[in-house]
Amino acid sequence: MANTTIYDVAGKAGVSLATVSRVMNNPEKVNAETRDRVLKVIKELGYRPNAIARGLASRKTTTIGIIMADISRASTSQLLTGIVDIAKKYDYAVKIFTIGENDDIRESMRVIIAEQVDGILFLNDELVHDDMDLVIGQIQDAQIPVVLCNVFYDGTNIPSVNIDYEKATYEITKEFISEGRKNVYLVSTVRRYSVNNHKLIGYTRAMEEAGLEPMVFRTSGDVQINSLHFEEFLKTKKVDGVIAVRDSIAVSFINMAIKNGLRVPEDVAVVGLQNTKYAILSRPTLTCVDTPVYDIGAVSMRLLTKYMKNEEVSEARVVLPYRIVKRESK
Amino acid sequence: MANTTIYDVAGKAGVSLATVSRVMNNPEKVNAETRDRVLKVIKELGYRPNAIARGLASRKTTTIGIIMADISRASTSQLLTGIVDIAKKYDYAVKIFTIGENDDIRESMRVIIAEQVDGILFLNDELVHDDMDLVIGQIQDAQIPVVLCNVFYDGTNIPSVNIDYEKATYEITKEFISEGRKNVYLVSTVRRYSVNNHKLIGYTRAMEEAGLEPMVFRTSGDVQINSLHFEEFLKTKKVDGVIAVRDSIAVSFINMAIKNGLRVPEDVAVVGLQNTKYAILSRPTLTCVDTPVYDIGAVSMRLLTKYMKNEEVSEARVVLPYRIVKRESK
DNA sequence: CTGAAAGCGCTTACAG
DNA sequence: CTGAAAGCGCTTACAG
Repeated sequence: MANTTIYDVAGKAGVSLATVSRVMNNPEKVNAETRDRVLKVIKELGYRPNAIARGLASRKTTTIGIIMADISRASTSQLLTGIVDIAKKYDYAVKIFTIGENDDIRESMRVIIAEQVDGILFLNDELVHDDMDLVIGQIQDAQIPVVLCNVFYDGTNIPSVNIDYEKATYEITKEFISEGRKNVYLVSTVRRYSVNNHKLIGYTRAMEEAGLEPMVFRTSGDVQINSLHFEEFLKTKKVDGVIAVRDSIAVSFINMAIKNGLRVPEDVAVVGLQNTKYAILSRPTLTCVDTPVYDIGAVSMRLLTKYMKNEEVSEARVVLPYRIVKRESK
Repeated sequence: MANTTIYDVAGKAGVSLATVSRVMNNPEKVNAETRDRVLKVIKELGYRPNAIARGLASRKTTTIGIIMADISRASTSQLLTGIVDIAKKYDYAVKIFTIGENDDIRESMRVIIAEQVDGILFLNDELVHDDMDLVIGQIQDAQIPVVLCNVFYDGTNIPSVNIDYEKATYEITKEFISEGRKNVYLVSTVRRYSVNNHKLIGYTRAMEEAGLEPMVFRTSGDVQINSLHFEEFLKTKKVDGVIAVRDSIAVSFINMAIKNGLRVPEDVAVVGLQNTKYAILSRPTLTCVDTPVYDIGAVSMRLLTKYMKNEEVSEARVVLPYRIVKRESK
């Protein structure tokens, strides 16, 4: 069965293809009687306009592009879920693109721009500042609306949706300190992410305000690797508090601490900065700063629709609230 | 900066647009000298053909569509990663679509087909048989190549990539039995997935062959909910073995068993049927049947490229090997 | 309110 | 080997 085209509908309804097009795009411009007739044929034939042809003719593809580094991370898939839910609600199709470590950024962006998406959600949190400049520059040259989604970039005033990770980490660090804990570590990743950098800043500020030395331990996101790091770490360092940038890192630390005879939270209290499913599957369960990643995705997508439709935007840089979820590990 | 078009390149290189097009699509058909001149201009201008226009003219969008139920599940994001990695290698763009519980299937499929993808990877494992018939029927009517990816469907001979979950579960169940365990439960989900159904069949066969009564406990995928179920379960049932269709369910069970004073694996041995990151973050670590979901995604995508390019396919239904990963929980 | 026509940016037979 | 022209399936001023 060949796909039915606008010509088939026009023929069967006894009108021109222009009228069929109007029925779909500007129904108020066509006589009610004609409209109903056309609508009936559309239904009968199960007609849906070819999205590619429509995209070429109208210069609107009703498709957005998502640019990310790695799909498999838990936070990314949460972001994705939020984005796709809202995209669907607004009838946008979603194309996904990855920019990996070894990719040529300029070329990758050219590929993406050639895809003619109406807007871009940028989720890649692993680029250095110069690369971000390049990316944003190319997107702006192509005049494509863009929203940064859980990514910090202090260049020009690019729309973004984030959480105040700095404040969140500052606050939770102060909690540790007020409990009298003296050796509170921030456990972060070896790879530098803009988001984790903000966590570092908040942590450092709280420690310094309390006259304590900030102590950062960087490890791998890979559990096999970081558990070995932690084993070594526990042998050599005094620690009574850990704030981990990722929940999986926190859980890995808890497991190793307990294997080494420490009690959690009595000897060492642990907090994760995400609140993913890992937190509930930990034993003891993991106290978290809940950073609502699904919401970041959903709000980003909603914000992007406004830019794509040239609607008024009251706030280009959205900061979503977080909350602390008390469980057993602190 | 307006996007540069094929006309810009043609003008600057002093050739017709047809020649530019040939340089990109059939370079062997153009004189080496001309070709180099055009290539140089393309590079200078950073030209990339408009994917939409190309899609309309050639009837090939070099885009595939992924249809799934829910992005956020760990197995789905692994599948996605495998797919996207290979799609990128073969220069295919990727569009993602979800079909949720409340969506009209026929209409959802029409939307997807209207997007003019060159091929479809079908990941939605939650449809009943009649709905699958509908979906497959529409895809075939539209003559779009499709590969089922971690989904079982026993209709016509649709290409698919799977694991022999039935055999894997059969085998692991026999292991429990040979250890002398008498009360081995299969813990599955309340929602019916084709994949989990195969696990059920394998489990049941092994139990029956050993003259044991198959015992299935169905619970929620939500950890908050299933931990309560497990608490109740442990009060009322005798159990010395658990095979869980998902790792997170296995871990949740382990936690509850230990809280109830049971030793794992001495009193109750536990196995997960995925081998995700949860398995390593569990304490004790979780023994698993490793079902290589990333590979399913990658192989599916590779297979789909063959269909899209009309290449010879030796095996339409691929079954990938699994292996058992021994850890502490059994 | 409706239709004829141009055009979106490409690809691809068809001539030469 | 190269160019002129038709066409992919739509949208959208422009007339009427």
